[in-house]
Amino acid sequence: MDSPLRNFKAQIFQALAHPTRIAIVEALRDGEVSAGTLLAQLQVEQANLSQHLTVLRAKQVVVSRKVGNQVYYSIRDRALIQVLDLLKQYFNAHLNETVAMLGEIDSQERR
Amino acid sequence: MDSPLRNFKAQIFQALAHPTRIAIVEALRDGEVSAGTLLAQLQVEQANLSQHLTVLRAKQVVVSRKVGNQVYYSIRDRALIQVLDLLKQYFNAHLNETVAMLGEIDSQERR
DNA sequence: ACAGAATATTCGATTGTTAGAATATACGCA
DNA sequence: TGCGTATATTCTAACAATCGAATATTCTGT
Repeated sequence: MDSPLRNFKAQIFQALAHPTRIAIVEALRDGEVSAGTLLAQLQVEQANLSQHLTVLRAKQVVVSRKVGNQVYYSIRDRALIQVLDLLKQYFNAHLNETVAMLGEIDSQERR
Repeated sequence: MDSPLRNFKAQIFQALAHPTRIAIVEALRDGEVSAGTLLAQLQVEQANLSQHLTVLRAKQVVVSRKVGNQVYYSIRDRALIQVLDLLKQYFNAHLNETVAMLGEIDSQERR
């Protein structure tokens, strides 16, 4: 009842289940980018970025390559980009209800 | 720096970030299924299944329809099935390393 | 109106995730 | 060797997710 494939999928989804990590993957869409460049682009603390990168590395969503002082990250498999693109279509297709849903979640957070 | 689309994607990923919920979505692949049937198929407590269904409903991954005493669930948009299929290919493409990764995670859990 | 079936909700304990501050490591250059 | 830069790790506090037990709700049949 507990399939390796299902666990694997859950791991990948969990890896992507944070806006910052999605932003990272999107930033890597067109090829490898150094941690420093990511830091400049995303609005997060250095330690926090590094922690998110650790998650993505652990789940093998990204791959890293060290060049001297810097570490370059890239996406391991473009399939994940396709996944993000699919969700973008999904988002657009259900724009009305989706915005309502995000609003709900947001207003609940504020309580 | 914090885009609604990114938040939306993160929400969807989070909704799918659990093996039981993936099993649910997979069980719904070919059309709607009642909660009771899901309960019979998946090896989980009734309350727990219901909780997972609540998560999937909240994130609008599934949609429910009440018929008398029973509640029928179905997937809101087949795009999510495509996502699961993509990940299956991904899994197969990287089978060796992936199994190693799941093993790692598993053995860490046992400590 | 009542009993039983199907499903959902609430509660409390446990575990996992997140952010930021502080610290550590690794590398390149003088 | 020692300094500065780039990145990672550890720690802690706050918060979110999970599970199972118990309870509640909603419906159907009598």
